[in-house]
Formats: sequence, C-alpha cells, structure tokens
Amino acid sequence: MPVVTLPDGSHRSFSQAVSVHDVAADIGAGLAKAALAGRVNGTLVDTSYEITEDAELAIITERDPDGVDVIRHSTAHLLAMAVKDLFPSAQVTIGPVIDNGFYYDFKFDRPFTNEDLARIEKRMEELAKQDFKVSRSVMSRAEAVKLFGEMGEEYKVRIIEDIPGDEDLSFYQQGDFVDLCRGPHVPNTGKLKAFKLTKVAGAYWRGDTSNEQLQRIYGTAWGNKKELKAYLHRLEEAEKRDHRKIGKKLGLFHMQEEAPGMVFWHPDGWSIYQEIEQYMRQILRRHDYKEIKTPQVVSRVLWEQSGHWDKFSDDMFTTESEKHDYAIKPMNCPCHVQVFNQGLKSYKELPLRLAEFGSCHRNEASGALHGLMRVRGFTQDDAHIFCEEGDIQAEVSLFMDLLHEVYTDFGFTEILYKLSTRPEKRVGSDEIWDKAEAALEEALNREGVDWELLPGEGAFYGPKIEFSLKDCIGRVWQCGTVQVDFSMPGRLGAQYVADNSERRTPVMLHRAVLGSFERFIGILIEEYEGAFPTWLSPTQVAVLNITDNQREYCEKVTETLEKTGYRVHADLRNEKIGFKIREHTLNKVPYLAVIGDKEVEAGAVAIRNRKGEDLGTMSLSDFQAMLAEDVSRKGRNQTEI
RNA sequence: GCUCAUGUAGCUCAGUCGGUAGAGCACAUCCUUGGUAAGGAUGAGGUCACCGGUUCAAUUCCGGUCAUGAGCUCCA
Repeated sequence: MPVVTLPDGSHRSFSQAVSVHDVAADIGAGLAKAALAGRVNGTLVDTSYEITEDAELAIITERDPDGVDVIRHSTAHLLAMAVKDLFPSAQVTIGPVIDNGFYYDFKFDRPFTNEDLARIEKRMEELAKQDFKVSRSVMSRAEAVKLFGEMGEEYKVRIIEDIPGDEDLSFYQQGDFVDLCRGPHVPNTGKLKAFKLTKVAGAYWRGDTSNEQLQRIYGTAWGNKKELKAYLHRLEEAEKRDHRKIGKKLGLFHMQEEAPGMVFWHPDGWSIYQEIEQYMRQILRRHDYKEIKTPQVVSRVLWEQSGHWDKFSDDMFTTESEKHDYAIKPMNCPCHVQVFNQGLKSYKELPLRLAEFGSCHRNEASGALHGLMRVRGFTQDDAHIFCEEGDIQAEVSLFMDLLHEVYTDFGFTEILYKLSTRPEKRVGSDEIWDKAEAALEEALNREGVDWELLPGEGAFYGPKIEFSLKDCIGRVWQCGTVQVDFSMPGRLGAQYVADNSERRTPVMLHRAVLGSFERFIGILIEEYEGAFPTWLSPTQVAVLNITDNQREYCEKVTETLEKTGYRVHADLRNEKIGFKIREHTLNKVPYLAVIGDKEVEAGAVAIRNRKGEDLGTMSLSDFQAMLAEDVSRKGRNQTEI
C-alpha cells in the first residue's frame, strides 16, 4: 500500500505497487503525457520504475533541468542508434550529457563529414517519429560482456569490464538498438523533438592522447523547439560578438603567422589598453601597492631555484648568450622576490605589495591558441603581497574589495567565487594549510558571497580563490585570482626580521584582477560587442561637418574637446553627412557632433549617439558636461550610480 | 602537441573538372558642398600561404611546412 508524497506535500495512496507513469496518470492525463522521468526519494528513475513502498516522488518533465538532461542523454542514444543504422561498422563508446547538449564518441574508420552529420540528423528525426518504446533491462556482467562481444562492440565490453563490483548492469533498448546505460531515459523516442547536431571533432578514447582517436559528434537538445531556437540564437549572438572579428573590423589589433600567439596592437586597440592600464595604476596607488618593473630575460639559474626550469621548461621560451642559458619570464613572481630581497626587510614594512604590469611569455601548445583569449605573449596585472601568516585573511579581504571595485567599473555585476584547497602533492605542513584555508574561507564569508569549494584543486604551494565574471550572454570567464604561496619565498631566500628580531620567511600572495590585459580586452570586446563605454572608446567624439563652410568651427570644437582630454576625431571629408554618420556609427563612436550652418550660427553642436538617438542641439559646454558625466560613470550602468 | 577542415586583392568571399583569376566593400583621382545609416564616374591593386613533386603546363592534382578554425590534450 504505497503512499506517494508529491513535491507540494500532498499524498496519494495506492492499493498496490505503481509506476511513476501510473502516478502521473492518476494526477492528470496531461502530466502523464509530459512525464519524462521521476525523482523517487531524490534519485532519478524511469517512468516505468515501480514504487513498492512509501516514497517521495516528483514527476520530471521538460520544465525540470533534470528533465532536459534526460532528454539530452536519450538524444545521445538516438544519435548512436542513427549512426549504427547508417554506418553499421561504427562502434559505440560513450555518450554523456554536457552543458547545453551531449556528444557521442564512435570508433569509425574515417572522420564523419558535415554531409554525414546532415544524414544522421535526418535519420534521428525519422527514428524519433517512429516513437520507439525505450525499455530498461538488467543483465549480469557475464551476460553483458557476451552480448556486446557478439555484437562486436569492443569498447562497450571494455567499459563493462571496467565497472567495478558484481552488481547487475542496466541496459536500454529502443527498436533493435541496445546500449549499456545507467539511465534514466525518456519513455519513448517520440519525446525527443528539439535537437540538432552541431559539429564533429576528434577525441581520444578515455581522453588520453596516447589512446586511439575516436570520432565525436556533438549535438544540442532541449525540452521544446522554442528553447532550441533560443539556444541557437545565443550561439549566433556569441558568434557576432567574436572578438577576433570585431577586433579586425574596428582595427584594434592583428596577429600574423610570423608571431603566433602574439598581438600587434593598432592605435585604437592600444588606446583601450592604455586607458585600462592607467586606470589600474590609479587603483593600485589608491590601495597601497608599489609598482615595479622587472627583467624579461632571466638566467636559468633563477628558474632552477624557483623550480620552473625543472617542471615547466617545455612551456618557456629560452635563449642563449655566451654559453649561458636564459628564459623569457613566464611569470613575474621570482623577479618580485628578488626585489623584496634587496635590503633587509623589517616586519614593520609588511605587508609589502609589489605590483607589475608584467610582460610574460609562455610557449603554449599551438592548438591552444585562440585570438586574444589564449596567447603566448601577454601582460598580467600582477602583484605579490609579502606578509606575515596572520595577515592573510585581512590582505585577501582588502584584495577582494579592490577586485569588486574594478569589476563594477567595467560593468560586471555577477561574480563567481571558487576556493581550491590542498591537493595531495603539496609543500608546507598541514597546520599551515589549515590556517591558510581558514583565512581564505573567512575572507569569503566576510564578503557575504556564495562560493564553491573545490577540494584538492589548490596549487602545490598553497590554496587559492578564483574569481570568474559572467558576461551579458551568460558566459563565464575566469579572471581574478589570489593564491597563497608557502613555497617560493623560502626557495628564493626571502626573509624579514620579526618583532623578536628573529629572521622569518614571509608568506607571499599572488594576485591578479584582470588576469592578462590581452584576454581581458578580448572579454570586453565580446561583452560590449565592440561598443566600448565612453571612458574606453578609442574615439569618444566624431565631429562631422556638413559642408566645407563649417570647417573652421569644427576644428575649433575639436581642439576645445581635445584640450579637455577627450579623444576626438574631426571628419571633414568631402562626403555626405549620411555617409559619415553611417561610418562612425558602424565604428561604434559613442557621440557624433554634427555641425552645419545652424550650429555655427548658434555656437552649438547637434549630438547623436551610436544607437541612432538624436540627443538634440546643445551648447558645447553642455555637451562637455554630458561627456564628463558619461566618462566618470565608466562601465557602470546608469542606475547604479 | 594530436585529429579534421581551411589559407585567392587591405577586408568579406566567388572561381579555375590543370592553360597564371573575379565581385562587393575599402583605396586613389575627378565630378558633386549634399542636414542625420551608403551621391556618381574613372582607376590602381593578386608569385592564388610557403617549399617540393607529377605534368608540355600547377593557384587548381599529390606530399611536406607554417598559420588559422573547431574539438581533444595542456593550462604552474
């Protein structure tokens, strides 16, 4: 006599065991039709699952995130079914759910083409329409190995053999296609109606490059067509924002094959870069950092001391002079310790915050390079805080204040926090790790933010917090970090004199807000879609004359604005006003000052913004006030001032 | 680094089933001085990524290299 408790707290009793589907049908025919799976006492199950005793039950539909995952998983099976149907010699391996979709890896004697993809997708649609019942069955390991062995599915056999324990394994069958799977799955393939195959790629068996290559097919799947369409739209949106395209169109930077992974900044791109650097410099000054500059090419001897030569030599660019090896610095910290080491430091000088816009080079794998987002030559907004153990929490809190200020100025309001704690291989005593982890945790809690714990994900030299931004289309970018380091100061002989005149090794905090300028600017290009807020815009105002008659007045307006410190471009070309407006609007110039005879006569400017809004005719001083207000707001939304 | 795809004018791209190439935009010159998202005419511009092979002939076919893209791997 099972009593089923539903999420709203209501109870339903049944005289005998019931399936999830029965309960749904008991509630309503509509729900029975929409049911994709059930959650019984917190565990996801098929709709065919029999409830034999009292239980809590939620009916899962496409509106539940778990329901969408079930759909994705089942769509992966549908994909495998279609592939086996069209290409019987392909072998199935695994097909998990990923963000927004799924993939399935196949062993096949050639790569799938885009034409194959279209055929497979069409077959999937046909198979879905046939509305096969998806049924679950259970087998012993021995039976399963035998079955898949006979089917020639070597990879499945290997997967089964690797599942530990003697428990029975579950299988799902639809039509004549059967796959090993934990489930749950949708009750029939007709529930799968909003999917699309997106791309093919190579992948390795078990993700190991030394293993054989498999053919991976990616797809996306949703609860309904509308959500699928919205997702495809988001993809288009992301493509429109691609910083490589926008950077080229706006002439911000370029890259070329003679310097892979390195950026050639053009005047407009460099203007943005400089504006950000000067802004950061002013923030650092306000937060009691000292800016320094350290060498780029440093002897192997130092990298051996720091441990980099040993562990990361593949990733370093090296050079040689007079039989001596040098490396181009991949990070700034060893050099910062050298600055710390000059002159005997007292505890009274701590915390000492040394900052550098440090130009670093790392020889990243060629396949990892990606526009500004992943480069070989980059500049970090790096700093190292030398402090005593007891200062860690306070310093991390101060840093988080700084970081929030900066992110808000760039218009990012959603920040994700992750705390990574001690890994298995590490330096330093457990006692010191206890203290450092507690300090970071305390700093996060004081900030009153939600954070995620990543146990074991810390660096070998200390725990860390990572800060990620969510951009306006929901993508997450890891930018900031603060890492405690118990190792390097000692390795490189950093010491200070404590209040009892004892020599001690300081703790070092590595920290960055933007990460690398290159990557951060890439993120900004995508966030703003090239329409930089006025304080960052390479050209803030374009002054446009209508005919040659207003040339002199335009030059005067331009000069006045430039003298106040704005970046202004006078466009006095012999072109029609509509042409000039179009061009500067496409170039995302925030303000266009249109000047004809009327404006000259009135001593005014007619202002239009890049959204195409006419802001009216105003005096030059009113316009300057408007500009000043806009620039001071930085990237903050108007409502937030 | 691995797999697959791609590389043609400054940009975006077409084309050549092997006979050294074309459009639009941009650029230059001239005409046009026009009030809020493209005025007109003319012209210049390419060792078809690089190196080799096959061929009477290669931008086109084949091989290699480099770069880019997607994914994998890596990311101290």
